[in-house]
Amino acid sequence: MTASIPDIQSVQPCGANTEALDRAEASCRARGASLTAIRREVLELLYRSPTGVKAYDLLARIKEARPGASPPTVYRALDFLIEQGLAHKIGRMNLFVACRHASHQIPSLFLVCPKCSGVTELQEQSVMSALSTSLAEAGHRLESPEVEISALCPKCVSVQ
Amino acid sequence: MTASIPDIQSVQPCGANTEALDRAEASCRARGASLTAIRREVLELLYRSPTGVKAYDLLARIKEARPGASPPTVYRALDFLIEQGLAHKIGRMNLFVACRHASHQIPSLFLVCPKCSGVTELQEQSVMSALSTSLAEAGHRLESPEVEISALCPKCVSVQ
DNA sequence: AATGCAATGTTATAACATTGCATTTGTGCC
DNA sequence: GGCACAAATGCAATGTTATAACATTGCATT
Repeated sequence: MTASIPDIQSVQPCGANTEALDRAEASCRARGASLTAIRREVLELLYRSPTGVKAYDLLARIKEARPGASPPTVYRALDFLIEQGLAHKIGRMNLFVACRHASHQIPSLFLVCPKCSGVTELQEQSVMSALSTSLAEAGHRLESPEVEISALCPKCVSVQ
Repeated sequence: MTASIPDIQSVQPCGANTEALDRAEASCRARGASLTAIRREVLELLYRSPTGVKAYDLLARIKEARPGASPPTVYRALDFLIEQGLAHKIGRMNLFVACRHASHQIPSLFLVCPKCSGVTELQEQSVMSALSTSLAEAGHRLESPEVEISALCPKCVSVQ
């Protein structure tokens, strides 16, 4: 079988993400939560996957270091990271992405490319505030800080 | 285990949806596609499910009339309906809903309530133009004039 | 009849996610 | 240190959602 695991970039020359990881750890601690080893490893994998990762691909990676890892291992870590605002789930693709923006109080737009399934996080104050205002006026409310929108990515736009 | 099948209302006094189904059939025909019996039955079930349906609940219903039905039976019908713009999948919920609006030339927002799955159309020039501008600047492009957003509806906001 | 083609039937399996319970680990307290 | 408690993890099984792969049917055309 030897299915290759797609999409996650190989190990960096060195801890390119260490800073971000350390920040994440600090922000967890500040909230009384702890970024344990497993969670940190999952977050690191997310950081290396700019376009999102599937849970079972994460699992395969995690298993390299922890042969005993099972689906709950990964899903629990993901749940934690999402709770902490450090990651997002892209519903329609069952894809997980790290949040690229510091404190995640502001909702972000996620552009999901219907062609290549790549995910781009776009933080646009103007759009989001216009959106929030309109929703509020209509009596609606965003349910999650992740607003997914289907939009062709630059690559797929140009290929077309 | 006799799981009860939730959510789909019982047969109407009479063909309350016949009109809509006939319109759907006509619009398929106009595009050279055909709304076959199975597809029509699935669409009818969707029409009766204002809050959206899960694929396997649909399957259970379809099986009442067609004992041989299997997952592909339903998924193929759903794929077809989505292709034809007659239905949508709500990503995060794995829920399918009938499309309640005619086809649109002007982009508009569709608010899908994650609680009750109700769909509201919101036409907000300002939001849409802000969105289009931001996307264009980032090199992306909307793939369809219907932009679906997950947001709690007024009812569910107040119940919470 | 032979062919072509779209739809459907049939079986199996892939892909995604959760439950339940046992065990270990971390932390505050004596 | 040793204890109690909560949090986190290990692990097996299962549940849920979706597709692959291939066979068959039915109908229109030649």
